[in-house]
Amino acid sequence: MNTLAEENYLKSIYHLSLNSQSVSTNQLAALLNTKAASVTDMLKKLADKQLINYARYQGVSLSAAGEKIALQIVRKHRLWEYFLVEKLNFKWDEVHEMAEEMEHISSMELVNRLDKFMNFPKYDPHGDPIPDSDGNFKAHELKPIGTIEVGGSGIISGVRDHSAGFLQYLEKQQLTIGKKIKVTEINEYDNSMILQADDKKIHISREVANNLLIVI
Amino acid sequence: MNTLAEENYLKSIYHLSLNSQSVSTNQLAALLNTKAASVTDMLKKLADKQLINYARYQGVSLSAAGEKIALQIVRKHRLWEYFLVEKLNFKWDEVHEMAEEMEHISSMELVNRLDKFMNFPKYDPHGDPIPDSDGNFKAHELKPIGTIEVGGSGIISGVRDHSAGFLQYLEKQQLTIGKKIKVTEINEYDNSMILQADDKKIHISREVANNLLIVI
DNA sequence: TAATAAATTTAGACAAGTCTAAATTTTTAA
DNA sequence: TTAAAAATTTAGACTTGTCTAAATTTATTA
Repeated sequence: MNTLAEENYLKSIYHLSLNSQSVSTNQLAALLNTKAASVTDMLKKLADKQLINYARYQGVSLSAAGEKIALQIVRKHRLWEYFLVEKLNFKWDEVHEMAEEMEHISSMELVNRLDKFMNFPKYDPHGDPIPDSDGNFKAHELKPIGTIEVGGSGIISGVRDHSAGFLQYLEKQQLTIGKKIKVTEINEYDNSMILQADDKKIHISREVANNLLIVI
Repeated sequence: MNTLAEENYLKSIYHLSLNSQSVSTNQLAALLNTKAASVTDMLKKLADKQLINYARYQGVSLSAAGEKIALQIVRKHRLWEYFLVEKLNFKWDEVHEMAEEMEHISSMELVNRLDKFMNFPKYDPHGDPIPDSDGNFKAHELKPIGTIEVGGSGIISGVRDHSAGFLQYLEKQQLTIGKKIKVTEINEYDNSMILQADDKKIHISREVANNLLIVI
């Protein structure tokens, strides 16, 4: 088995790999809130274990074995988040830290039974896809609302920023997963947008528009 | 907050304190599967933190602060065991190791909501009492079946040995929590006992009788 | 109650994971 | 295309929790 630290590194490499081919030491240091030197040390260890592809100064990517482990951790994280929201009635901005601990509970049998208990959910409370026990999942075809033109519409299906602050803001504006919205106006000056949702008009900044994802 | 190792020491001291006033270094080393020297090191650390009462060579006991923490860990362990058995359909002999990990999830709010979700259970799947959020609990008045005389009866309400092997044996004999039994015969030679349970006669050894607890 | 045994602690070492400071490599840009 | 900047790695140190071996204290018993 792998240590807590190793699991967190694999997970972080996985997340960063979604945006770029190869992940840098500094990117990892920033995400893991540690120093580049510490990252280098751990990368050597993970390379020895053949969980990553790593060459000095050249960045890092997950090996097949490493990705498999990372996907299991992501699966556990998202299933526990779903549990916390759907069964224990936490809000979507409250569950990340707890799931961060729970994702390291090792039993596969436990996570599979949890999955079944909740009827095999496909997406977590933030709209992120939940890998199945083989690590497979289907992501939504997501676009930031900011890329939509006036008249375009879609269903809110994910967020790019997972911070509690952003999630609380969305909740307050009633911009939550599943809501149908339509872009009715774009302000030329600051690129802010006005959305139609149910019978309300909601004004959002460009920054919010870039971090709120919809399926068309 | 306390480290994983510290939590495990506090929990172990708590469990050993139930049988004896003061806990010895060797007892802890045996229970924690470590060496006496390691235990001494940790006891110094816990004493510095005022979580235990410790004087060299004199054994150790929990301080009020230490007991409070230990009870929270026990609470979490037992609530998660209950969850695993009642919600995820694990057997009572399968849940200990998982709960051993889950008991370290830190959020109090989480454990309190879990408690509510399951309707505030008072006993875990092995009959052990679950402390409430203040650390209070009421234990059953338990007696080993081995202390009962012929003609005596009671309800199976706990076990002294929590090992999977013992639990599996009991399951097979249908000697599970809640079952009403009566002692119908005691064999003079080996002190084994014959119990009446439902319409069956069940023959158990003295060893089993000493580890199976009933409420009269 | 003295000497032997058992229990416990101390001393010194080690692995994991982290850090700072210095050295090296890569990238950027003049 | 080379000098400066940025990124990364190495070297050496520190903390936590553990270990073995030796020393010390307590308990046992002859």
